[in-house]
Amino acid sequence: MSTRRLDPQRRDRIIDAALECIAADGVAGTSHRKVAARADVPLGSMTYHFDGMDDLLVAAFTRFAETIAATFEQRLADAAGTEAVLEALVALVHEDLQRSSAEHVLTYELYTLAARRPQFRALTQAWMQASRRALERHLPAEVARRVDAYVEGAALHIALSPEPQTPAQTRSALDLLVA
Amino acid sequence: MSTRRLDPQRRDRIIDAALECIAADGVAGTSHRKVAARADVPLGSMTYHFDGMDDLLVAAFTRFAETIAATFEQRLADAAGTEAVLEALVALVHEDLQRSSAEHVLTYELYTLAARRPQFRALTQAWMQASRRALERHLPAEVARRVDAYVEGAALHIALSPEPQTPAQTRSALDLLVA
Amino acid sequence: MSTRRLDPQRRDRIIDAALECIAADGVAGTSHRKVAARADVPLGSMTYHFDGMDDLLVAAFTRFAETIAATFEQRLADAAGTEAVLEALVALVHEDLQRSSAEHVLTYELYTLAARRPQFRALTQAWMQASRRALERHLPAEVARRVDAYVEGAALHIALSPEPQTPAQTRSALDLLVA
Amino acid sequence: MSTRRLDPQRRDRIIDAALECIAADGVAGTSHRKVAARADVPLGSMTYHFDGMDDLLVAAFTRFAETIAATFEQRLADAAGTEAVLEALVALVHEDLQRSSAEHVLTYELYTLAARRPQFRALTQAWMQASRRALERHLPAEVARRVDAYVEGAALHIALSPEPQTPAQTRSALDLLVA
DNA sequence: AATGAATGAGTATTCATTCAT
DNA sequence: TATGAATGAATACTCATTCAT
Repeated sequence: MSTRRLDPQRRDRIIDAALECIAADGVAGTSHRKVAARADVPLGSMTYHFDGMDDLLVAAFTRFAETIAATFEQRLADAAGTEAVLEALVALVHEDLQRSSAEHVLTYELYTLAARRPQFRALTQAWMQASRRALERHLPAEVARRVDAYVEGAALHIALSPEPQTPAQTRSALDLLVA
Repeated sequence: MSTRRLDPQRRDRIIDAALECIAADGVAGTSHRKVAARADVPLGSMTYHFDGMDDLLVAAFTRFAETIAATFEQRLADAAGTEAVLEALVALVHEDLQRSSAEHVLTYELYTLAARRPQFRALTQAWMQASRRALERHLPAEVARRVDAYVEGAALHIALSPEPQTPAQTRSALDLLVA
Repeated sequence: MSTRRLDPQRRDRIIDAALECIAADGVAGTSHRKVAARADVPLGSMTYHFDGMDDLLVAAFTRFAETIAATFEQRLADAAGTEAVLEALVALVHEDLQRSSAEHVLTYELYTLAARRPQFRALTQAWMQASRRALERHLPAEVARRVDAYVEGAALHIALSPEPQTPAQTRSALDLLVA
Repeated sequence: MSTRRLDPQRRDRIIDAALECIAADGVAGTSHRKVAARADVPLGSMTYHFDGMDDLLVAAFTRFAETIAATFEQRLADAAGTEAVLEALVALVHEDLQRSSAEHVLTYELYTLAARRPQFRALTQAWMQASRRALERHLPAEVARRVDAYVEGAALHIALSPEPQTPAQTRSALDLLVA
């Protein structure tokens, strides 16, 4: 009924709704219809604001990657000294995971996309570079690289393992890697 | 009349075709029709041999996980001594990756599925346990756990990074972790 | 409600419905939905029986061309002697036109398609060859060719002209061309 | 502020773009969006300058018909004597055809439209009258009529036939018709 | 035991048109 | 005067699944 003629935040709302939808149903389960319903916009708005599903996915994962990267950098920025950095990393790995499964789901969805399609690989590469750059502000490049890889693998195993490792175990591994 | 009364490998062929299809088009892009066409079986065979798409996916990823786990164990089984184990791990991470992208794609597809659906998480958990058990035959449990996580993360970064790490860098990290 | 499981004439009915639809609304105005409704088949039947819109159009115009060609040949087959042939041609041009506008419409739709798309040009070419072959059974090849062209143009002008030519005028022109 | 207050040729540019679009994609494949993009005008301009798609099509085909009619008349105007007229006609039929397929396509698109919709039939009728009037300036009315029909059919057959007639054959037919 | 015909629900996408600015 | 944001209706097409044979 209401003929909302101007709605400048509409694009943003659609992106947020898309992320919620991907987290809930996966990329495969995400459709224009579902996102439109969640964002409370008419179906026609979807292809007006985005050139197609791919365009929307890129926009959504770009925002997601930026959000995660910002969190990552924020945690590290607050850390002064190697000891603080290591604690920040442990917190990052173990608290991110406990916060919600949405972020893990989104991360794997993105990796899956990136594994097949170069368009999305650019996104993951930017993301990975960002996290390594953040680590390099506190650690030598060589060290940053192996820590980065370990953090990635540890997060994955904690998420999917039936008997996940403890923060102390994570810390021990990090201690060895920064040596 | 009927051209082929018995075709005992049909189920197997369907599973193989499903894996090829998932590698090529993703879980989302895999359909009964495509798999049937690739396996050269009639469409009706699909729902005769499998209760539905999920049933087929479970069968396919089970086979995939078993194949990968076997490779993993085989490589480690041949290794005698820590030195040999470390070399085997480096080879595993860097050679698996260069062999084909199909395996990465399948791996992430499975992780994505597992992240959302418990039915598939059982699969990844069995897989992860298998690889850790294999490592534990050569390394203390604590060490095996952190090495396992690092291997996972390193493999991911090599696959998706624009400037992937070298085997030597992987080896250095492993050296630290087994200390 | 009725779960009609087997309906062997269904494909035929769809083709007929498609021709009716094209005659009524043009190729542009023809959709799976409209044809399905006219043929009284579910929408899903359309893409089950035909690979897509193009496949359906080819099937429909093939039938149309065959029908017209058969009419053409029938009329000429009954004619014995040049006099009878000329009368048959006059009748063909002027009576076809008065019968219904559907055939003209279908003819131009097909020509339009053929002008742009080779797939349909094969159809018009087969059609044109058939009509010339039919003429060549009564007239020398050279004569058949020019008569064929004139018949085509006369039919068009009668259909679209505000002051169409009379059968007598058509006959005069044909008399000159067979000289 | 506004970059371009006055753009008097805009309507013209839209019409030209529409003709290009129809030649490329057909009437069915022509949309406001595509034409606007091709003419480099904003989408809103389309319905501002034209009352709707039909209005635009009429404008476009009117221009097309005028252009063709002008060519037709020009060729004939230059001809002095029956011999010159016949040569002009042969040139018209065979050279127009080889110049570009765009004109054929547009012609059949227009015929198709005219076959169904009176609004466009007025256009083809004006066009046909123009060509007959032009012929009548050199030939008796009766002769002009049959020549006109033959030219139409010959042009069509040359465009669509796999073994089109030669200029000499066209000339022979015309010789007979003007007798 | 095996399958091809069938279908309703769902998909992304295109579009002419409206209208507040 | 001119336009970009917006939208509901329509499009072709894909699909997992059912079931009579």
